[in-house]
Amino acid sequence: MPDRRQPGQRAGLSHAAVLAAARQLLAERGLEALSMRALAARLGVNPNALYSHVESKTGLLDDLLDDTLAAVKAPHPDVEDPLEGLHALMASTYEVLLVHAELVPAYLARQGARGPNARRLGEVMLALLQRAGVTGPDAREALHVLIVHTIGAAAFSTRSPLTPDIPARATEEDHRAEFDRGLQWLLTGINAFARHEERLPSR
Amino acid sequence: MPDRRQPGQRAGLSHAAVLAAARQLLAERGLEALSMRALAARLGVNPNALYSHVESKTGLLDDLLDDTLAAVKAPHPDVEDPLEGLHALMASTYEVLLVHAELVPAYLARQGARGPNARRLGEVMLALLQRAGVTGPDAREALHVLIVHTIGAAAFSTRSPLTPDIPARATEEDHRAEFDRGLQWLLTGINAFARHEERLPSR
DNA sequence: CAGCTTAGCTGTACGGCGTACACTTTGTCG
DNA sequence: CGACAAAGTGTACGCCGTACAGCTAAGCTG
Repeated sequence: MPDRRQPGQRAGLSHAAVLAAARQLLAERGLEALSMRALAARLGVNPNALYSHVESKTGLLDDLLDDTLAAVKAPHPDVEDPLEGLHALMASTYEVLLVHAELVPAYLARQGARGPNARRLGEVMLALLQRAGVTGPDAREALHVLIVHTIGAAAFSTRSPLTPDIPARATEEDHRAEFDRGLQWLLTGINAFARHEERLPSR
Repeated sequence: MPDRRQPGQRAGLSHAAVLAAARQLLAERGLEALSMRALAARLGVNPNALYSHVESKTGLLDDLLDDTLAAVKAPHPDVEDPLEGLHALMASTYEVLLVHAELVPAYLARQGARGPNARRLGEVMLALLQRAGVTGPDAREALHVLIVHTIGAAAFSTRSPLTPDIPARATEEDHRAEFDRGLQWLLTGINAFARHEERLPSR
């Protein structure tokens, strides 16, 4: 350790640098291995030094989570077919989640992200649903259901080989197909109800 | 502490007793407070004493999880309407999960239970799906999708009031309605596809 | 440019966690 | 009755997140 620092000497950290290192550690050794201490060690710094750049471990995770969603490709709210747009949006989210598979358990634990990126995606979804004829409380319901399905499917897809279960392992392609099929089911059902209620304003 | 024990003196524990105490602790103080040490303290015993009755904390959680599912009311596989049966089964699961809300995060973390009760429910679901015209790989897909929806919805329903979000808090009834609506969407979609493919054996 | 403030570190420590190891006592069974 | 397994105690290890105090380099102010 040639670069042992003395109290007061800086290491040149930053919020972004910490996030980047965390993502790297996460990719290499998984969520369980992401501890403040391990992260600090990787950055050549004392554990508590991280707290100058991050509020807490939870905060770090939140930032990481929302940051990841920046990669989701959201269609313009005015695409021709809103249902197709929704499909594309959820599919893109699913793909992004798979790329950062180690984070999915964290999404589950805090039941989705809450940062600006998540909000942005939520708004696009709501707009698309609106245009598909899903309005009012139904829209929020559909929103939640779609999110649950997407994150849940990602979680199933990234199941670790802990359980040998049955020798027949499902491939990534199988999981993608399963997600997509479920998404189609949902959108079909949502659409069916929306069109049904158009003619039945009873409730 | 009048009942201080000496090495070798028994405390009368058992697997069931440990599970029961764990459930109690869970109900009173939540998942985070469920530590082996707290559990041991409640039982008036040293932490490691628990390991005579439980393989590990993970094992304890697994047992707890599957145990909970014993309360789910599964319809007989030969009910008149299989779709209605599925609806009832998932709804009962949802209710059970809500009663043991503190466990839901644990379900998420390990992506469902894997014990005998879970298996039993899975088999009933598969049978019902079969009878509804969903067969082969589609059946497993539908199974997973339904489970993901149910556990995911339960997770959303038990969200802690950490995020003030918007002052308008959703009631338990709202959540139940949301779950049910999503379930209907799913079943509608699943059914629509099943009937469609009956006439289109193309793929 | 001198001085003050403050942010970014180090060092250390606290209270928690799951669980492994060695040992003692108790109940059981041949 | 004697051997033995099972169920405890006591202790300890190596983690964890994070609080607190001190130091010092960087940045701002006059």
